[in-house]
Amino acid sequence: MITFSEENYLKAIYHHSKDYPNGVSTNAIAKSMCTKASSVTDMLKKLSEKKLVNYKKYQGVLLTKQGEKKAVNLIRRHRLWEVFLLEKLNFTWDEVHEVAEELEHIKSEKLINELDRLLDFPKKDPHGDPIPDKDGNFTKDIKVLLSTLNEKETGICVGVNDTSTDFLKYLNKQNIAIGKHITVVEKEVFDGSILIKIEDNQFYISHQIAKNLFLQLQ
Amino acid sequence: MITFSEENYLKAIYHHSKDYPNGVSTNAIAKSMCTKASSVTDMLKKLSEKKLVNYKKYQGVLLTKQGEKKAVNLIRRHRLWEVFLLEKLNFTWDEVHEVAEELEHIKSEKLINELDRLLDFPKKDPHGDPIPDKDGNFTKDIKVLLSTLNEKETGICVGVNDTSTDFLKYLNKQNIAIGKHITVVEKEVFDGSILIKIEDNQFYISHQIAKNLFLQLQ
DNA sequence: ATAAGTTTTTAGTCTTATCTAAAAATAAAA
DNA sequence: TTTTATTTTTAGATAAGACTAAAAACTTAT
Repeated sequence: MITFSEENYLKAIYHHSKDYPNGVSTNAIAKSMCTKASSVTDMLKKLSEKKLVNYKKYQGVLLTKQGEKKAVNLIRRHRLWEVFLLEKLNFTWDEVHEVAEELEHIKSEKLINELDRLLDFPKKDPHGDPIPDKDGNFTKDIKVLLSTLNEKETGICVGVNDTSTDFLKYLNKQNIAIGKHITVVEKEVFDGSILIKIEDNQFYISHQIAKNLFLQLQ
Repeated sequence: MITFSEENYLKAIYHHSKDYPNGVSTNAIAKSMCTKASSVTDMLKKLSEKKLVNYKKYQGVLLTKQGEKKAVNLIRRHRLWEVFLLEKLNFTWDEVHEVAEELEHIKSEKLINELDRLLDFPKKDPHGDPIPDKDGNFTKDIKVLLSTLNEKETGICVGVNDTSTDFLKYLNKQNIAIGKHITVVEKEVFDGSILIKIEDNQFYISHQIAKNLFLQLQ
């Protein structure tokens, strides 16, 4: 069983390791976590025993495969909760982080995967950071659902989620096709419908449609 | 600042005090929390210092006004999360409790009040237990939103949530008024619209309307 | 009313996660 | 290459929450 505190250390090490790929210093961790170097040393020993980090005295620390997996999953949870708070609970950009910091520690696979579904499998959090999927993969080719785009964003249509003939017929009729540039002009909060622009035509599509169109972000 | 553990004790005492209004015994608490009597004694001293319980050695314990307020709020959080897990995240009846047990400790007023709104201010949790409102009142007179009724249920219109003139005008036009009996004939899953019956007239109203009409259940 | 049984509390220990202060190791400067 | 400065680790302490074992207080039964 992993504790809240251990999870927080893993997350901090993960973030620092981008800048210090040869080993994250004790002080760097202490500073970012508002704690003392001696506390960090204690925790590194514990995490090392649990095989979540590779740690040699005075040499800095890096995550093991196992540790990284846990860190990435934690980031997934954090970012999904942020999207949830913003989109479903009317939180503002600056309010999300603090609460997500608590929610991310709730331990339930199902909880987080269902949350992912509820939010239409978002690929980015409110700050534009990518959200890893359940296997820990960050989709670098940013194929996202049209429904997850914000106002003013544009993407190229690259695929559909629903492949029923009814849906494809509808797309034909509306002149929506692979390769077309689609811009989100306005999102209707009331029913989730979206005003989109394709080649100088503007029209509304329902949330249902937007949930089934994949775009590649520009 | 109140800890997870303290909150759990408050909850346990609250539940026991229904059966033992003159004082809850140390052993009863220990048993229901799967802990030892000595641990309970320790905690009762701490809670007593914080003025959350009235505790005299060997005499049993009861919540103070302040302690009860916290306990009721905790129950509110627990039950709202249960509704959320069941209705929005496809959890089953038996899965909700364990995860709600963790979620209930997340500290954010806004989080829980927005969750309440997202769920249309439910008055009962999945087990039929009442959900206290944000002021700690269990509505014994079950004033519920029309949107929360199930098919075949009937209620008397007792109020509105939205008081805009546009909304009230609409109600007039549709012959919806305080005192009228309203029966839910059918609920449309697709868009949340509801087929209702008032004095032999049947017609559809949108989810938006149903979310703003209070009924007293029959 | 006193002995036996039960419940509750105290006293002392353990673990987790912190901290301070001092010692050891590494890095930088003269 | 020494000396100085910085970083990191150790040693020892503290607080929260839990435990065991023993003492103290209440309850029952004789």
